[in-house]
Amino acid sequence: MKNTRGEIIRIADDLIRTRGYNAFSYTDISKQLNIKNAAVHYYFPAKSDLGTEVIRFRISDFHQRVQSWDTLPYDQQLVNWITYHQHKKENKCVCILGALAPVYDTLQENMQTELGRFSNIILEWLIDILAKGKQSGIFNYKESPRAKAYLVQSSLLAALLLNKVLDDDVFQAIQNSILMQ
Amino acid sequence: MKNTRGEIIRIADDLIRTRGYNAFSYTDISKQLNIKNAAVHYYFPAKSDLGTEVIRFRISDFHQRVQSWDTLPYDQQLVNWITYHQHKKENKCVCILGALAPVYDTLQENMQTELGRFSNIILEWLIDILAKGKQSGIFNYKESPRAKAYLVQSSLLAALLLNKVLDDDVFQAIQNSILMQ
DNA sequence: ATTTAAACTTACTTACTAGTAAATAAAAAT
DNA sequence: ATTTTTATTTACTAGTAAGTAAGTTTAAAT
Repeated sequence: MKNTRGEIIRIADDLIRTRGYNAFSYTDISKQLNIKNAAVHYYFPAKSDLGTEVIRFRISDFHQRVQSWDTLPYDQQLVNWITYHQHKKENKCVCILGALAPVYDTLQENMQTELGRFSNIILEWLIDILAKGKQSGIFNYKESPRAKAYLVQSSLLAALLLNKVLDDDVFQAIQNSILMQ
Repeated sequence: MKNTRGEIIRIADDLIRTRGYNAFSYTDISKQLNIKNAAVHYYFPAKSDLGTEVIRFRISDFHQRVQSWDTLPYDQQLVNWITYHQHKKENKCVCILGALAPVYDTLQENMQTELGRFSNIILEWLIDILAKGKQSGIFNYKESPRAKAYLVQSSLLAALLLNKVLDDDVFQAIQNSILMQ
């Protein structure tokens, strides 16, 4: 019992995050699955349908992930979020937001909308744990929770990007800065 | 007396930063200049030749820019660097590093090399003014100058990316965080 | 004035891309 | 067993991409 649809999404997700949305084709996917490119169109008629579904996959993966952390202390949840990005760093791949944001203007409206949704979902979650953690005294940053959330997410996103270009361990340094206070 | 070569670089730079490297073609450029696409190939036989030249253009622009600041106090130089990114934000475009890093693996070796060079040039400059500014007591951040430089550059780069996706003013919040301490 | 070089255009080629229509195979439902 | 639905292939189309070879115009040098 195979799950071609799921596999297509998984491969597309990987291609988008390693090579970018405008640098992969349906043939790249079909070759990996030993099917014909028309079979990919059967599941996702247009490339933007596939792109949209990849983002939705990332959204539901995110929900599942943070839900499994919701009994942990706020600082541990933040550490987990950082560690999750570190795994990506080790594979030299970026998050879907870092991959798609630069080509935002070339994306179909449905993909743009879904990407905006995803960014908001991540940031609202971050703001929430940063605010609660500050109230409970675990965090003692100076900015507003929202500003801190922007800083954290920006740093993580860009650390993965710089990691591709530079030899240095940008990620380690940024991780320390985020957690320092 | 026209400067077709220079115009091509200028337009390519703009297209890369607004739409991405893999989403523009020589025809996009030739149309804007009312010439044929083969004329663009005359100056830059391969797309990667043009890409490389765009990065070199950005490197020399950077050198010129920071050189014109080098008598200013270190904190003012940092503010100028932030303000320079803010102009990009207003045009909803990203820096060349933010545009190319996600598709790094799809780039020709000459572009990869030049992009690595540019990243190092920026970071070395940032590390320098952050270190000197700390010594002279203008800055009082806790991390190493290198770690702080990574944080600053990451934040600026990603703020421009998030600015495309979100309606909120990510840039303003991040700017405050960077300068806060 | 004529040669030479630079800056193009014309006219292609090859390769790939997204996407579709129609036929076929496999699986599930009746 | 046969119909129906799902999954897939075959065989395309139309469009665009990068890149090239050969010719033409324009400008500069001699």
